Amino acid sequence: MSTILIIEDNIDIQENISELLQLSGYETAVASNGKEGVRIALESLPDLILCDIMMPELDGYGVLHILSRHEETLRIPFVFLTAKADKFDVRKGMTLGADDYITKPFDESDLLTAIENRLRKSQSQGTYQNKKNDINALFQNKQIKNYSNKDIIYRDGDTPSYAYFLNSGKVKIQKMNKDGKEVIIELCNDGDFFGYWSILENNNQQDSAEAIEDSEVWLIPIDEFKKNIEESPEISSKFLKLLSKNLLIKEHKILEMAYESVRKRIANALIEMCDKYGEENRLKMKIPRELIASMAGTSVETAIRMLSEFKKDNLIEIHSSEILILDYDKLKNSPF
Amino acid sequence: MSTILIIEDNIDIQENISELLQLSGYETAVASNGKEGVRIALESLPDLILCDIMMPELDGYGVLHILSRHEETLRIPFVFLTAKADKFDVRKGMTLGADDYITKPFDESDLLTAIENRLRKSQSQGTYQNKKNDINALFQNKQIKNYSNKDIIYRDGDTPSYAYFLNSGKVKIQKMNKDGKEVIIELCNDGDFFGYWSILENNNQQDSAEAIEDSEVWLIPIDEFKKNIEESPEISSKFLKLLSKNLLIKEHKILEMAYESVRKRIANALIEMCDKYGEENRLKMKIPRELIASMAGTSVETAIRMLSEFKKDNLIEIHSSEILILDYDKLKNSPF
DNA sequence: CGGCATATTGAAGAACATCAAGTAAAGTGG
DNA sequence: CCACTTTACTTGATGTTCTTCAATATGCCG
Repeated sequence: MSTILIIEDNIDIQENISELLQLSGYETAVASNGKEGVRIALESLPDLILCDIMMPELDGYGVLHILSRHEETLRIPFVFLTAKADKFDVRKGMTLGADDYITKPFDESDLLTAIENRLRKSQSQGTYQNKKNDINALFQNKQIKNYSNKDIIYRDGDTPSYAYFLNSGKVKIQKMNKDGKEVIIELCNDGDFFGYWSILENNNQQDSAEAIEDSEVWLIPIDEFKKNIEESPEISSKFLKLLSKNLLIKEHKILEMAYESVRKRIANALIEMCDKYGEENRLKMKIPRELIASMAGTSVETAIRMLSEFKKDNLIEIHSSEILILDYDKLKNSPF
Repeated sequence: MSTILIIEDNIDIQENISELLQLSGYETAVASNGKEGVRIALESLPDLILCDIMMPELDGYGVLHILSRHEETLRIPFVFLTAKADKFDVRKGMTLGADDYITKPFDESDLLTAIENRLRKSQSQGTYQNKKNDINALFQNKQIKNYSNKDIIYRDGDTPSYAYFLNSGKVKIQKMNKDGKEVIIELCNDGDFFGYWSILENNNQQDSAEAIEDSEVWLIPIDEFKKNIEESPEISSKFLKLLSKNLLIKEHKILEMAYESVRKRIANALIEMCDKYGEENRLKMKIPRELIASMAGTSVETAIRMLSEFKKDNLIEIHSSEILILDYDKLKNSPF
């Protein structure tokens, strides 16, 4: 019989899940906060852990981080419970080594099948699985650095000394041409790695990174990074995936820049920001016009003109400097 | 004392090198063609092999390929001698596992230091080095396929079944938007891998590949490719490098598309083709105008107009459909 | 040599960038 | 907290760049 540890600060949800699992034939243990969760996990070594992300004292990420540093708990399947359908929390969780996630409110059968799947997987893998360990190994000698809005993390031309992992906040990667015009190459969110490209190519930085809100960045010394890439197939395979994904996105962007109208490019920029930073197709944030302009590769004035057009067409609303997307689908798909 | 095998069909050069090396205290063996070279290499197991690329019967690539399939000769440092300063032959050679190359005519001291370096490296590496084997392992179950101009190798949206290596010829990678306008994402030359991006991302092809002249392509079955990537650090590290290099190029292209004038973009397209396919800053080939246009992300008419401007400015010459670059530097650097 | 693909030139107009000028918002120092 | 400065945003007018449509020219292949 498998034991499942539930770490969740909301007592109602905690009891609800516990009951459900007991009815399904699992043994359960419960903890109401992160610290307690870690303690119980280390004591009782459950077969699977369900853990809320948002908790006082020690949050879900913290729990995962601590447990993945202990040999005994390293291989226990770890499933996040997350209240919002926030893609980015999820991505960060997966990066840190979570095995799955379930969004609340959840369907009972979804929860049960997710748990069964994870348990089955972990049993069939036997002692082989050490993914958590590997990814976390990257962070073993990390330095943590905080940046606020407009702080520059690295510059085009710098000799790279770190690979970067964005633990929280938002960062833009950009590139400037000779006339001083800038284009946003990529927007980073929490859970993203960045600035490692030139390391792998043994080159200077070819772009610069700047925080666009308060951000906590983990700095991985370049030697450490290279060593881990070389020694761990898990890590190198992860970065192969990241790079190729990134490459396909860039290809798409080249096509867009080459032939799409400014109107379309601005629309795409809004959609991209919404996908990255918004919630449920609603982007509700303060966005400098210059950011939008350089995502679309156009001038600030033109960007503003397009925004007014969208406003007139009832696709967006503008409240002082906050932009609210009203019709995500129409904005995304209209052929212009 | 180290023995060096010289494989070179030109007797003058052969004797010249042999003498030089003997004076420097090496023992030498010579072969006047590829087949003889392989035979002698396998018999006498030299400490280093110098090998011409262009030879009758069996060329340098063939020699390298055969020797890297034998356990005994696998780790012998292999240095190419190449007559033309052709970067692409070199790239292909390195991909296949050559350790260095020297262009003829060469400076004596260059040759000697290159040899010394290689010998030193190979001694310090001991039994560890098996790079040649690893890269060649990729090709163990390859299929060879020939394409002629305008043949499509794979299409956007296809489920990938192979990774591709261009052994000879030229291939363009392109992407089309909804209006049917095409942009060239990349030009491939012999020695290039392509079409592996989506494999690593477990995705459908996001671009299409088309031969632009008669080409011999090596097809690596997708499972084979994945297996090799997972199992060989050498290979995965090679592809990490390729991908990140590629990524940086794409970033640059995004910036170019966003802000450079058409004139500049056409100039860059010519420069890129010259770097890839030309010789000594001279591009002398039949180039369809449409290719130039879609490299620069513009219409054929505009591309032609720019070519006429360049002709008027004495930067290029146009002979029927062949384009000859007269002033490489000016074309590359003029700020427009 | 005719027919089809490719290349070239012209003219008109759409799409954008730039310059200029004004308004709103956000810091800043007393 | 208010005047003041600075920064960000917005709109208009103008001109350039590039696309598009159309017509003609050239090369290419059987």
